[in-house]
Order: sequence, then structure tokens, then C-alpha cells
Amino acid sequence: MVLMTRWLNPDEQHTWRAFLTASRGVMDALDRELQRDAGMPHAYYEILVRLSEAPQRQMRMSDLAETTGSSRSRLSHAVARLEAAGWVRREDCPTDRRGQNAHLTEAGFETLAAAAPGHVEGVRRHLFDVLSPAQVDQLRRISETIAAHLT
Amino acid sequence: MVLMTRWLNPDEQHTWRAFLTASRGVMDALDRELQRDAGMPHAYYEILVRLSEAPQRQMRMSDLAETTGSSRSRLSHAVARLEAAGWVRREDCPTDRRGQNAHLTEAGFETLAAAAPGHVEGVRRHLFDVLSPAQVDQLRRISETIAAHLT
DNA sequence: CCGATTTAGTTGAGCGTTCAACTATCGGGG
DNA sequence: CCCCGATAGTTGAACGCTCAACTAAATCGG
Repeated sequence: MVLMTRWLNPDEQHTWRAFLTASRGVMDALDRELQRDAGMPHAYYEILVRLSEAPQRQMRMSDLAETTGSSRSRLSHAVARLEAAGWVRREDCPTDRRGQNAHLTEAGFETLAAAAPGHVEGVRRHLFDVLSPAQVDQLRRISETIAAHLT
Repeated sequence: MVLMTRWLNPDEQHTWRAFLTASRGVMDALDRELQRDAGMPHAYYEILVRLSEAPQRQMRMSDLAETTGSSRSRLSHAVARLEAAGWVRREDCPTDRRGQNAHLTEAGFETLAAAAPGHVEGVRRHLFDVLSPAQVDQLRRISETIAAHLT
């Protein structure tokens, strides 16, 4: 069956490009800032954050991949780097011999604590400070809706 | 001067993480789909789109970097690949001997034409179809505001 | 309890991006 | 006219991500 393409009308075109520019722009800016101030990309920062919030500051690799929205492969490579930096340690999981627990080290926690204020400031500067409270609320609903529909 | 960090409150935290999940999710999905269906990442697709819309289907490298939101270096590498694929050709700029004009080839145009319907479908599926018209409008304003404040 | 399937995680190659360094040309002030 | 700073673009190394292939252990069906 052949279907006609429903092209984006000019309004949709605008919206789409604005969304691209905004989301890419925010992520690029935060990535640059974190790289400059903490020596790590945003994805790595997020891994440390999730670990810091977990009980015992540790998590199974799979769960960590899940919550950070990365593939197992990506996480594996990332944790390897974080381990080399001394910020994370991997330990065998006692209840599942296939499993690994990623554990935030004290050095990792301190690095995170040092980087966090600057990062939060960046998030405010690029996102929350430029939007009205109503827009922040709209953005939350919109983002949750989009996220819910991702396969 | 020492300043207290204004941490994100739970609501802001939620919004921020939803935004991360949604924007990363949409981009990752479109990237995967374009890679699978057209053999190129979304960034390369965007370059071809911009060239296809330009007069004579050509643009100065700098302008192309500007509109696609990439660094000169990134664009240089990207166009080198696109040229190797036969989709873009670089020519010396007649009015500025430092300059290069990136020119969309016929093969590039055809590849783009073949990829476009599927891509537009993806954009609808992941973004426009899941939001109400009011939300689409909100998203446009929000994105424009954020984009306007990026340095 | 055994074979098949699923799940956990790693690995290496290939690709795209970043960053800093570099060449070449342009344009304005003395 | 010449010098100097800005502009245009490229390059190579280092890094992060993707994809497919792989090992090993758990689990499921009979």
C-alpha cells in the first residue's frame, strides 16, 4: 500500500526546528560546561548522580543503564572509564554470578559534589530561568507525554 | 563571594529528567531510524536538508555550520564524509578565496528525497502525534525562548 | 534434570564529535 | 602599501557511542 507523506506544514516545521535547536543547544552547553569544570561529559555526570542516590551508592549495571537511558554497551564503556578515573568501582554481585554492582567511590562522590553546584546553575541558566512557571509546567507535561510514547 | 546553590526542588528535578529523557529519546530514535533507512545520522540528514533548501542547492561552509548548529570542525568532517558518499561536492568560492561552497549533488538530492518521507513519519510519530495542538504551540514558544537565550 | 532460551555484561571495530593547532586569505588603520 | 587582527576552513588525536558478536550464568519447558 502506498501512502502519501503528510509533510510538516510551515508551523510544524518551525516548531520542529526550534525544538532541535533548543534541546541540542541546552545539551551541548551543559556538556561543554561539565567537560570544562569537571572533566567529564554530561552522560558520565548522570551516572554518578544516579549512583549517589542509590542505596549504598551502588547499582546493578542493568538498572543503571535503564535509569540513565543508555544501552548496556554504552554503560559498560562508560563505567570502564569512570573506574579508570577512580570514581566508580565494580564488584561481583553476590546473588547473581552474571551480575556486576557499580559502586560510587568516595573520590567519585567528592568529584560529583564539587561539580554539582555549577551544573545546577547551568541548568537554571539555560532552562528554568528563561521560562515562566507556567511554561515549566507545560514542559514537564509535554516531556512526560513524549517520553511515555517512546518505544 | 560565596553563593548558596539553589538546588532543584523535586518538581524541577522531575521536569529536568523528563526533558532529558524526552529530548534524548526522540533524537536517539530518529538517529537510529535514519541510520537504518538511509545510512546516515540525523546530523548529516540535516545538512542535506539545508543544502536542498538553499539557492542553487549550495551554501558556504560557515553558513551551513551556522544553520545546522554545528562547529566548523564538525561540519568540515561531516562534509568530507558526505563528499565521499557522493552526496555533496565542494567547490572554491569565486568571491572569497578562503571560502568553500558545499553543493548538493543529484545523488544527494535523490537520497534525501528517498529518506524524507520515513523521517517525517518518525517526527510525527514521536512528537506531533502524541501532543495536543495546544501542546505543540506551547512547545514552539518554549523552544524558541530557550534557543533565544543560548549564548 | 537436561537442552533451549533468556538475561547480564563485555569487547572491539568503526564512526562522529571535540578540541587545539594550523594554513591561508581578507580587511582595516597607520 | 603594509602590517595585524579577524575570518574561513582543515586536520589529527583523543574520546564517546553504536553495532554486532561474544561469554557466562540463570531460567524455563518438558
